[in-house]
Amino acid sequence: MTLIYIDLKRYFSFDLKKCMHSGQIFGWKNFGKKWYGFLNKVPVCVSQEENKLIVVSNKSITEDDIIYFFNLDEDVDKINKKIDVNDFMEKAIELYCGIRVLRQDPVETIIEFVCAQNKNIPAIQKTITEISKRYGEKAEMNGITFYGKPNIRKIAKSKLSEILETGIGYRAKYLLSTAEKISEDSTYVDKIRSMEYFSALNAMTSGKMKLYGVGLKVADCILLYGFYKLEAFPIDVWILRAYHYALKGFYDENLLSVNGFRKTKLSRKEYLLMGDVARKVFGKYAGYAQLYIYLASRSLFGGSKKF
DNA sequence: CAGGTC
DNA sequence: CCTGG
Repeated sequence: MTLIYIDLKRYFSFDLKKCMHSGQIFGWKNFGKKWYGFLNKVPVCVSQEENKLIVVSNKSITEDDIIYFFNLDEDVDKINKKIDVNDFMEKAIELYCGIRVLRQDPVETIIEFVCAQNKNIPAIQKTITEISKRYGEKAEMNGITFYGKPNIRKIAKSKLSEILETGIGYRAKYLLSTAEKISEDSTYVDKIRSMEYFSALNAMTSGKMKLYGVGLKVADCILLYGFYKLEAFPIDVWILRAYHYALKGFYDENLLSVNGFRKTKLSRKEYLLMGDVARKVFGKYAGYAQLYIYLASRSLFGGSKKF
């Protein structure tokens, strides 16, 4: 049994709950103040007390693993200053300070976000749990059972009808195809990792390395949360709703409206253009800006769904 | 109708 | 389009 206390006073403001509710991670189970999930392939229980991060595990895990996963040593102060470009961003940073872009496993992130498209968060969590239950590993701590580490090869060898039992719906064929493709090419992940952001985005969404079911938005999520490519700026419906606040004055607002109404869908060209605007304004930390905007948008437009 | 994609 | 909150 491993018990690790991390003194958070050594790092810039960190908030576990905000990280776990930031829409970048779906496989973890929350009970009270404790979070159960797999960190670097090891089942752990994580909780936060003011200035302490507490990690418990039955298996071997190091302090460095935890610092790396939660990106505790990231210079967020510098990032916040860079992306604080107007009142909206200032407020969002103030409200959601403590967030980090986590370093999740690339393959697990691919599975997560292929499943996540066009679903609400409770449904995503349910599907991810079912996938891990069937294709991953079971763990138990404090009497809590949880699942993680979905195995891509197991999924690739599975039948479509079996995948459908997870409640994944029409995304089943995407997941199967993507699982097959990544399983066939053992260098796929390393290739994406070694590419710069824009090449990686193009590779995943077009040409020989394209993953079926992975469009621009899902690819951006994978690159940001699974590969830590911070230039990625995933534009989902929440970002779209808040974009004209967060980036007011930095782009031609006519691009985002039709007959006076704001667009709710973007063409490939528009998506790339809006991402480029964000990258121009927020620099290489566009991904961090996206997290703040996402959280602010949900609290502004999400009604009771905010936390 | 939901954090899209074919 | 599947499926479920």
